[in-house]
Amino acid sequence: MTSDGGRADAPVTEQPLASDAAFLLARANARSLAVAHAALAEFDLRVRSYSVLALAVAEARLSQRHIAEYLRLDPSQVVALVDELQQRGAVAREPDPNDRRAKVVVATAAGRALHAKAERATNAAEREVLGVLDQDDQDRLRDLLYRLAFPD
Amino acid sequence: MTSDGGRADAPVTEQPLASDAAFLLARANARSLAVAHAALAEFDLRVRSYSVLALAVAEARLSQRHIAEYLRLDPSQVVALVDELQQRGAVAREPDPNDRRAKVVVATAAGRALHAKAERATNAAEREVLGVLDQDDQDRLRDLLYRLAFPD
DNA sequence: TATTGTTATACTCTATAACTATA
DNA sequence: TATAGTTATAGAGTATAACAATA
Repeated sequence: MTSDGGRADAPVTEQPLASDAAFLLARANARSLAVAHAALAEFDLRVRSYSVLALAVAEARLSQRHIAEYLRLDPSQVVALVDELQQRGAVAREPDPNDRRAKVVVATAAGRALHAKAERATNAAEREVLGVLDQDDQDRLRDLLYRLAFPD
Repeated sequence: MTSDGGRADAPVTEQPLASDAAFLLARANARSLAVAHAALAEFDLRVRSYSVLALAVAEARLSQRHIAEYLRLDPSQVVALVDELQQRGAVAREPDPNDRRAKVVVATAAGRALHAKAERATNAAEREVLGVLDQDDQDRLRDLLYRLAFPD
């Protein structure tokens, strides 16, 4: 590090931005994303495509519109992500009998197998990132983040 | 969509991905980023340029390299951000007397004034996002995020 | 008239490689 | 030989508008 100078009239400078929750959130997220991407690379998945696959594997039978809302993506982005997963044979678009405009995204057997492997990798990645916290703090963090992520 | 409406006593694991800290981190960060960008728009600042400005305003006298490490950006991205702030007269590049390769980024008087206004806006934005948590939980969250963001 | 999926477009962000000047 | 700043470029992510089919 370069010159500190040791100013007498300035209080010991705290780390700049360190009290800014938005900055800390962004920096922690950047770390989490980098580790997750590294873990998913061997499955040719990105965090976004893995997330769509995870929703398709769940029993919720979400439409693309609902997937977009849940992942905070634009509906037009979901089109491309579902296209890619469908071309790989991991998901399929099924018509929604209640609304012929909507398409429900469901996982194929191959998609479920891919997800199971990828999930193990992301879980390992998460343990690596959260490893600096003990179990209680990890649970506390998840609870706090959930309330920020789903404020309604 | 079949949802239980988020009952307080319902296990969050009923929602897909909700036990995935990386997903919650990403979703909370997306919300935080959107609110911060809206707050900074009137100053023609983005979150990234505001962050660089905040470091320039601090007394740390960081080089571009150190700014890049601190913000988890590539050094080449910092060049463009400093260029933009310098053209606006908000920061200046000063030579580091200890290393003639390095350039220290410092704020001008105009930059400090801009930062003061922008900081008030981002603080208000942060209060809006963190408002769903009481003060103790906000402090707890900041502590947990700090340990994730700076694991060393 | 409003909504779902889709296409298209533009802009921002991210990642990488190479070059220069200094160390 | 390695590092700080810079330039260039390509790919990923984000935001917006428009359109056809359907509600």
